[in-house]
Amino acid sequence: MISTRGRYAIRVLLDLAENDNGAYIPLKDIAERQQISKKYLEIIVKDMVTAGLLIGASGRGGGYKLSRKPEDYNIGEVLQLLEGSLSPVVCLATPGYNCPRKGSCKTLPLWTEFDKMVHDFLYGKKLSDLMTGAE
Amino acid sequence: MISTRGRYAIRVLLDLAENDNGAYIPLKDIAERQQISKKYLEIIVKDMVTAGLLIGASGRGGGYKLSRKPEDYNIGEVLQLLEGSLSPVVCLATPGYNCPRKGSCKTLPLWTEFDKMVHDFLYGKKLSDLMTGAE
DNA sequence: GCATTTGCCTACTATGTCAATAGGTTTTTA
DNA sequence: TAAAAACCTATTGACATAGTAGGCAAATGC
Repeated sequence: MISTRGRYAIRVLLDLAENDNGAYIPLKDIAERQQISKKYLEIIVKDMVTAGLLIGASGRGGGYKLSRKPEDYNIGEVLQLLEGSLSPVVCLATPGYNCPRKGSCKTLPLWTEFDKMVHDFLYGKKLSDLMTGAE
Repeated sequence: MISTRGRYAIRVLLDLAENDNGAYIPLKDIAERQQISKKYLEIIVKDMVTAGLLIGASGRGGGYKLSRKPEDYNIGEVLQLLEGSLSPVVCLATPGYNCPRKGSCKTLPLWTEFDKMVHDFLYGKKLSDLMTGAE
């Protein structure tokens, strides 16, 4: 289940993309437009800056802006960053995990196939794909 | 993320399918073979009996058996039962939820498409599909 | 018929994550 | 130099997960 962290992150990107005027956009404005707590968004946006998805600028006139063009963001990387993992089960989500049942597990192929499908779908979706539409 | 409840349920079904000899199989045996706490499995198996996925029999000589043939179980219904929902986001997972953003939400089409893909995949997988293979 | 084996039932608990909230500090520029 | 903004640390309430614990009920083999 995708949590608010990942979903809010996508909405922040969409908001920045749609209100792009070249200048930095204050988080306050985004929070008001999206009806999300600004304090909570700070946590999310911080991770996005660290990962290079956004550029932040402090001080008066500061705010956030996209670091790339909308078509160069894919939804998978955003969710992966905010959610930690996109894998459906622990054994695939935890990198160093060496499951004792690995060799004989009859359900592993199912999860592996499922994982690949989810991964391919989300990494194939671009931010710009969400912008086409009304308004 | 699929929890142990759903994953264990599938392993119980697989175990019953592979050790089927016509008689009821005690949960103790399943727990030992699968290396899962019998007490915890009781909780999971109870829901499966209530839903009609399994038939339980009390007393000496009792245990559990499948209520259908392996090819008549699909993975989606099992996970849906144990996990409560397969939908990736709250607005789709909660039946009566009427999201105030519904009309204007730019991310809803994404989640709807994602939801359908996951649903179709899991409901298309049969228990018997997991049985074909080594051993 | 009675002890044993089995499922069935209720309650409890430790741990962790989610979704925020709270309050302050630093940076920048108008 | 004061206002506006990002940035940082800590805390909290609610809830879900993954079990544990102990006893009750039912059915059968002897």
